Amino acid sequence: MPEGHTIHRLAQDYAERFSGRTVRVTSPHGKHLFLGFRDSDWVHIHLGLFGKVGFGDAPAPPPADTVRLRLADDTSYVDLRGPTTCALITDAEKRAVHGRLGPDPLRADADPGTAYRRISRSRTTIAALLMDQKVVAGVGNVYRAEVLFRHGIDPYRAGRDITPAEWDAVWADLAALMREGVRNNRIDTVRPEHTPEAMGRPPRVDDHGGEVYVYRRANLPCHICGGGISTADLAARNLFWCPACQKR
DNA sequence: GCGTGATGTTGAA
DNA sequence: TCAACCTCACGCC
Repeated sequence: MPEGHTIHRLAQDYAERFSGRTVRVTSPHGKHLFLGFRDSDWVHIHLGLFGKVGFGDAPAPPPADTVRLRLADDTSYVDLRGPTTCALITDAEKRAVHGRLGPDPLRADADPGTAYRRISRSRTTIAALLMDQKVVAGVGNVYRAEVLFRHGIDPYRAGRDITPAEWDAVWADLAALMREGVRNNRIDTVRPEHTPEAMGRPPRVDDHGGEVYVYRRANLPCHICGGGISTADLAARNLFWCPACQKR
């Protein structure tokens, strides 16, 4: 569920129900959500791998025992379950969180050059760098796999072998894909000409919710070249790529 | 009912 | 590099 687009979408959904009422919602950055109370107190939420947010209309049912935080007013409620972080923090603590995050493709003030300066100096793989929130904030396992496929980049290529032109294209693509993710509340990365309908293929079976090229498609035929999609463990996460389409 | 895995991060070894 | 943490849906008995 939660990559950066989910958090930006949640910020919109919280605001729609509660802004100007009981709570205000601002400033998602990457995968961190901050609920603001009178400009100086914040509830810092990070969903981690399992966290979920569920909205509902009043009257709210009695909270199940796994609900960690409920906000409610006379028309709406929202329940938080399974977060990695749910803490009341100060403005200074909030600034510290922003300070340790890289630029977020979903924020208008983000500078992709900040990320490229790190990437271009690193011997680490581009796959690992894209998942490092200090380098880029908001990208997770799905967008990582998909954006590398869309740009024909082998996930094991070192950061310092990524050209400025490649990074500009990857960044612009992330911004566009994630913006669409916020709008639709799901991850779709397949270009119109490669959709199942366009290709005369059977529709997607995977249950993660979107139309993708490689994520969780191990051993299935590549939508473009027909070769088998590969999978491997990289830093304890599942990596997916097409060895024929993605070059070093 | 039980085992498994998942779109994430931290901190110890 | 690895365990720990948090939840829940799914497959298989």
